[in-house]
Amino acid sequence: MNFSDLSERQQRIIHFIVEFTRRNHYPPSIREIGDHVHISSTSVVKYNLSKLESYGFISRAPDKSRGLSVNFPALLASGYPLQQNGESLQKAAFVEETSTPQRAPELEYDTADESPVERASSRRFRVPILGKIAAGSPIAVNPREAYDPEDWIELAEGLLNVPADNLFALRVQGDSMIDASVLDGDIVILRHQETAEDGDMVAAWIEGDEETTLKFLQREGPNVRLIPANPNPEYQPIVRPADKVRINGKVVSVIRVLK
Amino acid sequence: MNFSDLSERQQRIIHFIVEFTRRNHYPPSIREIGDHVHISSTSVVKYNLSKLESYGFISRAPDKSRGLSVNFPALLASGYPLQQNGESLQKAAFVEETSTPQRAPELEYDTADESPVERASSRRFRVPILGKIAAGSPIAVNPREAYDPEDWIELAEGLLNVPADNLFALRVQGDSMIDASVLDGDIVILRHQETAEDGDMVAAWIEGDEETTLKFLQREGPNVRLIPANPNPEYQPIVRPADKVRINGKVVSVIRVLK
DNA sequence: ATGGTACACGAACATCTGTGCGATGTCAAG
DNA sequence: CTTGACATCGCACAGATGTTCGTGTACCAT
Repeated sequence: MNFSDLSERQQRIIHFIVEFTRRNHYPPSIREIGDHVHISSTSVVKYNLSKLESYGFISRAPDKSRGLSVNFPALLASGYPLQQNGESLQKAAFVEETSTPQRAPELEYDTADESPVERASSRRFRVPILGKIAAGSPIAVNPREAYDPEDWIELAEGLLNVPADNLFALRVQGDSMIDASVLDGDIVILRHQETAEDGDMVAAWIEGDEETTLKFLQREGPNVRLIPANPNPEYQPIVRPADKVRINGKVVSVIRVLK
Repeated sequence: MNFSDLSERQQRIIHFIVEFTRRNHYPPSIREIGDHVHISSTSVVKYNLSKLESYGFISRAPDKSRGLSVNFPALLASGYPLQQNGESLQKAAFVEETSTPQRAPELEYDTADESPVERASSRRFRVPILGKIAAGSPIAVNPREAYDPEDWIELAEGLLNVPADNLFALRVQGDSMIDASVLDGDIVILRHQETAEDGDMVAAWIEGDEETTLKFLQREGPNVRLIPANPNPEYQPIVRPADKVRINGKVVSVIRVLK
């Protein structure tokens, strides 16, 4: 399920949940969602939330007020425009440590004019670890794993070779990139971008697949070739038409953990 | 106000809120707090929450269900033992939970999450980057001393496979460990220790040399062999009597930065 | 036309949840 | 001993919230 395939309302709902939670540090209620997405009936909100849950984009705790959370890994894999919220995400994490979390009195929020964005040029930034990524033959990754704000890595911008914006991290599962020193259990830091250059290690989603994998990118005319880094014949390059592959981000750093 | 000055109950309340939120991604209700902190009256919970709010440890959204959030900056500044918030008290909460014949298989406090897997601990620590290795001056391995606060990496302990004590980091210069995927410019995180096991990648100082280098360690009777990971004949293993070699630390993590 | 499916509404309903308030226990100061 | 601040309790109650259910609309294949 692509994020862009969701109905306008559902996209707005997710966006609202993300923003609301970021601002208030607790999730919105069904009626609050309805108000801001212009749905008069709570049952319609519930209807759409159920849909979103069935897609794996959110998780719900039945009968609990505000008992819902966003599943960022699944969202990312579906093409959720993180750049719109990436700023907020990191900013939120940063603010949490830096200033008092203030409650937005009444979140009067208009989808159109959001995130005025100011590149807080702080030298340090946080990279949220949003979930896992398969790096091999389809490993069953629990798509329901929810975003856990407790897991992040904090670095100084100078450590990386790219601007410290739109960064996120994923835990690697599988051995497909073993020759590139990306082992099972490692953490890769990615910069969210829709495009990448040949040779870049990217998180890519292939239409029809249920998950995103880590591969090297190489273009071949109208196609893209996703190349694993493992000599084992079990791992073969995947060639697909460019429009069937979605780049979720480029790996900018690998954190390898020795035993 | 010091965290330790809070009453037992208030400390437990905060612990619970932190843990609950981390697990469920939404804050607990007053009654849920009461249940897990052994307060039968909702008003008492409210009373204590008000206290905590007046101290600035939490924020509340009046009249909103689960409308509360933890103020981490204030907590940390007050000496909140973040490192153990995932352990002791949490465990206590579980004991209560399991021994108290609760009702249906609700999503409750997610006892199912008992699986110690990736939820090991969220304890965070800072790793100072003390200098460079394999190129320059001997390293002053003393993480306790002053270091440039701009240069450090912050991680969650769960990310590593070793206790997060006595850690420090060095920038790598040179290619002596290229086959081990430690490239020029990478950052290695080491755990300060005088000994290591065969096969460990260590920072070693050889008597007579002016610098410390990165090598694989292997014992050979009374000698130790320091093996570089580079096929170039320029790099040769170094064999010395054990008492002429000093281990400065063992590499526990490698952070590779891609271009 | 007929029937099925997806989406939407709104009202009724059942809980969940926060708040208010009086009563009680504790403890140190007066 | 009395007093009063502080911490607890229990409980009633209103408001906040999620869920259910009957109904309506549009679209599409039969």
